[in-house]
Amino acid sequence: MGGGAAFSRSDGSPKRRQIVTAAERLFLAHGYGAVSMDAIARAAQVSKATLYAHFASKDALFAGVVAEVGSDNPVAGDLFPTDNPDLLGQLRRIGHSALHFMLRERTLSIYRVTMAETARFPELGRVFYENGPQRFRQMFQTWVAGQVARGVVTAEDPSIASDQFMALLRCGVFFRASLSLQPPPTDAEIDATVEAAVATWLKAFAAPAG
Amino acid sequence: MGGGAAFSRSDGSPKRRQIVTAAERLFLAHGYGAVSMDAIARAAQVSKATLYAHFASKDALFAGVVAEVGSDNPVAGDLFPTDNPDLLGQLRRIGHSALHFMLRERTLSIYRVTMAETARFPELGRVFYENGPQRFRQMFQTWVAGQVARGVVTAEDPSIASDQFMALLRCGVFFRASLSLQPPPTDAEIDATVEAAVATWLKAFAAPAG
DNA sequence: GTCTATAGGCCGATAGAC
DNA sequence: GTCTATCGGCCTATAGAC
Repeated sequence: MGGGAAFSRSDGSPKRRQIVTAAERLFLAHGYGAVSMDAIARAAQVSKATLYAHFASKDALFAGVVAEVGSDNPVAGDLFPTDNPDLLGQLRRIGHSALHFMLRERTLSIYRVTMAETARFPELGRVFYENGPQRFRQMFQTWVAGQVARGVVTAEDPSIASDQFMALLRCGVFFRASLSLQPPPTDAEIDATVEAAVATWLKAFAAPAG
Repeated sequence: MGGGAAFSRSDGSPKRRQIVTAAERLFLAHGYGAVSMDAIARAAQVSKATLYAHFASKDALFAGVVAEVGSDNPVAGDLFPTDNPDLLGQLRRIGHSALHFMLRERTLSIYRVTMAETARFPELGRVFYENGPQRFRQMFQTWVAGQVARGVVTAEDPSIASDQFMALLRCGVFFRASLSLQPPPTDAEIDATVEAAVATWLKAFAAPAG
């Protein structure tokens, strides 16, 4: 909130910023239907009329929050190193970063709200997928293609290899966390999941040593 | 969400049946928050007072629907054959049945509503998991143990092998369908997903020939 | 732009007759 | 048990002053 180089995504209005911030927190915590415009106005410390001066309706505010959330994506390309020749080490690092990101409470909340509201807002699923999983998927496919070119990976279809690696990461811990079955997945559980995913993926796609 | 896992399914009252059926359809289609008690009463062709004579509150009705939905689980033990010695064939059959079930619109709706309301009803995720994925998981673990005993599968931890097979099935098609990104997954897509899952799983867990 | 105050409607839940 | 009719409250959205 200080003078950092923040995204001036919407516009310079501080009230608008307050509204979006508060709305994001409440929508992600409780879902669209359970949050009232009164509650958002109260949390943002503005009046309801001000709120409606910036957003024409509750739907429009929700759409604004979704756009804001989608633009903030920390999974960057530097997740994929090209200098390190160690295949196992690279895969471990990628898997660890990806799973940690997927298990963040914020990420899980976005996932839950998206699935909850795809009926009311059909566009929502697409926005989420393209800003999240799809972006990672494409970067991972590029990485796989690089490893194939190096001769250390054999994958007929890089998109399947990519989908399967992400699926292996989502197995167990993430699936249960998304259902709120285990609030804090321990580091040991995360490590074990990544290790198992990497092991299985390598058995399927590592090129035969020779 | 009061009351334990009651078993009063075949309640003789036809009105109660009408109510639960209508409520299930509406809750699964639109989510908890978007469905009013008026709408349920209208769809069930009873008065709102009758509705409240059978269920003390909207929450209680939702809980009743969840219990009803959870008790209707078609993934039976006969999914896992023991007479067929063909490992590949067995795995294909299991994967096909499981993925088809997961892709049914009803199954996807239950999954969406569950994820949507875990904040409001903390019990919900557990009920869903135990009646659905957990049941399949245990059956698959038993099947894996049998294959290990036969010497055709090598798995240090059957629970990981089981989680990973389910995750490989959920990869791609199911993940996108759960976000309503592709309304009708074609049979070809399903076949390809199963085939890829089986292939990867066997490379990781099939015992070395000889 | 921002506020206070309120309109107008729908919601969950109930009263009372039968 | 089932109905009609209704209550009190909270909801989204707006009017009007400044």
